[in-house]
Parts: sequence; C-alpha cells; structure tokens
Amino acid sequence: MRSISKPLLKWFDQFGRHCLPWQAAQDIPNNPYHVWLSEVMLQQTQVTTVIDYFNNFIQYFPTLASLSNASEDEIFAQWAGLGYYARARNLHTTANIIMNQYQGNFPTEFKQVIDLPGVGESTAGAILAISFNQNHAILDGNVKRVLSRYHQVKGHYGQSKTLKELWHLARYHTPNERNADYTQAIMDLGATLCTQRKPDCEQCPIQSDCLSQQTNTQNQYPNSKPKKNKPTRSIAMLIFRDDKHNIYLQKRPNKGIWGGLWSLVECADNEKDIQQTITDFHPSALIEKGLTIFKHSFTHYHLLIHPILIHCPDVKGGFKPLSQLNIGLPKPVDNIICQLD
DNA sequence: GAAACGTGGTC
DNA sequence: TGACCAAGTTT
Repeated sequence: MRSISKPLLKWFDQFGRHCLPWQAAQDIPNNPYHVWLSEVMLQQTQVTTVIDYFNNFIQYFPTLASLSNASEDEIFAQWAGLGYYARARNLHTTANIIMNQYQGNFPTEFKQVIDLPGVGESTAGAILAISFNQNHAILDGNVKRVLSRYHQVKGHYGQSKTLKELWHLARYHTPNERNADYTQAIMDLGATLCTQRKPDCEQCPIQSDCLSQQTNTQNQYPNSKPKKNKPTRSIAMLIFRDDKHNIYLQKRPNKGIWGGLWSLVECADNEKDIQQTITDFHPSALIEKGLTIFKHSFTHYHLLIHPILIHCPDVKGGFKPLSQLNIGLPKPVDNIICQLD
C-alpha cells in the first residue's frame, strides 16, 4: 500500500489553506499557544465559526500567561456561544499547568501534552505535529472521512473496531518528513474537496487510488451512525428583575449542561413549581408576564424553554446590571435577556 | 461501549 | 421544519 502523503503534500503547497489566523507566516514557526487554542476551539466546531472566536480570544488573552492570569468568568465571557464549555474550563486549567509546571513553555512530549485536560489523542497529535513538526498522527472528522472513503472502511466511528482501523491507517499514512504540512494537508483535503456532501473528486490529488472514487460509492462512506430519537424536555426560566432592571443570575455547577456559565433560576414548567420557586426566592416577588415558549436543541435532546418575567426587590445582592456583564451566558439565556424591554 | 456535552449551518 | 453534522474528550 502506498502512502498518500506525497501527492497530498504536493497538492497542499498549491491549494492548501495557508492563511488561517492560527497559522504563522511562511518560514516562521507556529506559535504552540495559538495551535493549541485553535485545536481546542475546533473540536466539533467548524472553521468558519472558530475564526472570529479565535481572533477575539487572542486579543483578550495574547499569551499563555495572560490566559492563566484571567479569571474563569473572564474566559467564559469570551467563549460564550461556542459551546462545549468544559473546553473553556480546561483551557484555564491547562494555562495554569503550563505556567506552573512548564515555566510557561508549551510541553513538547506527547505524554505531557495528552495529559493536559481537554487534550485527547488527536488534539495532542495535531498540536505536536503542527507546532513542532513531530511525527504523530491525528484522527479528526476530516481524516476519518478521507480515509474511510479512500480505503472503504466499513462501520461507523462510534464503533471501537472502526476507530481502531482508522487510527491504524492514519498512522500508516503519516510521513516522517513534513508532518506539520501533511497534518494540515489532509484536513484541508477533507474540508475543501473530500467534503461530506458532493465531494469534488475531479480535483482530488489522491483520486486514482481511492476505492470509493473507483466504485463511485463516496456517499456511502463514512458509514452513517444509527439514528436515535432525541427526547424533548421542558423547563421554566425565571427572570427575577428589580426596579433598576437588574437581573438575578446564578453560576451553574461545572457538571452538566452549560457548566460554569451564569444562568437564570430554573424549575419545572408547571404552575405549582413556578409559584413555589418564586415564593421561595422572595415572598413579595410577582409575575409580570410569561414570555413565549421556544425550543432550543442540543445534540442529544430538545429543550422547551418557558421564560417568565418576575418583578422582585434586590435583597439578595445577586442582581446584575446587564450593561457591564463580563461573564458567560448560555445562548438561549442571552437571547431572552436581549429581548427584554 | 455509550452517553453527555453547544451551537450554527445545510438541505 | 427537523435531522444531520462539524478540526473530540471525558466519564
């Protein structure tokens, strides 16, 4: 079996993406802080979404030291809207680890990098390959798609057998030379030509040996995962607002959805629980009006959100002026608050 | 191995 | 409109 690295590298030089914001200029080494940050942001998140967040993030936190010195809430404020908020918490923890244990220098051993929270096998490989040209494989969604088509790998990647086979192939193709470029090249191929729908095989530098191209079965690979029904849940979100139109927000526990963000008081969406929760919060709190119920969908369930505006004196000291918030809010909470008069 | 974990884009 | 999916990791 021939490695795809040579034709891919040749293609990359001409057609690859060389101007992404986390990529250093030609002949300048990549900044491992930028590479690490981008790789974490890009987990399960599209490049077009990440670009603005990345640029904004490094403006707020230009160095690992500045990220380490920031508070968790300051980091959440810049991360809010990107999703998968454990990533933001792990970012802060990792910055502290690097400042304290590695004197601010990004670690260069695979064992050290994969031990950082939020860094798994693929991200560790990508960081070391792209930052230091080390010889590690990656297996992100692009590589999975390219290799499963090229080799007609059976099974979906929720299955460990399939994953194991893909990892084996990924390591096989990883070259000893120019692995930084190869790593970027195979991701670029997956992102720009070997896309999920309508792959542009005409332009593909490895089409001649691609089994799916030869049999015109590109759309069968990667095999799709069996679908599951998503449950729908309901929740009431109580907007306690005082005379100055400050809002009561509370920090969510790290475990669970929107962990570490600030959010509204929640309870089951029925009259009894709502009334009880309001009374418990403050005896003289009164419902102003119920707002329109809307649906917010996650990967694994749908959430019907019933926002309820409540007038309440600020006796808890937890009411926040919306204008000067520097904390992270869940997307639907941000939407609710923005629509208040 | 399976489930949890966000959000926006696409068809 | 709703299902699917995008540079995965953790429990």
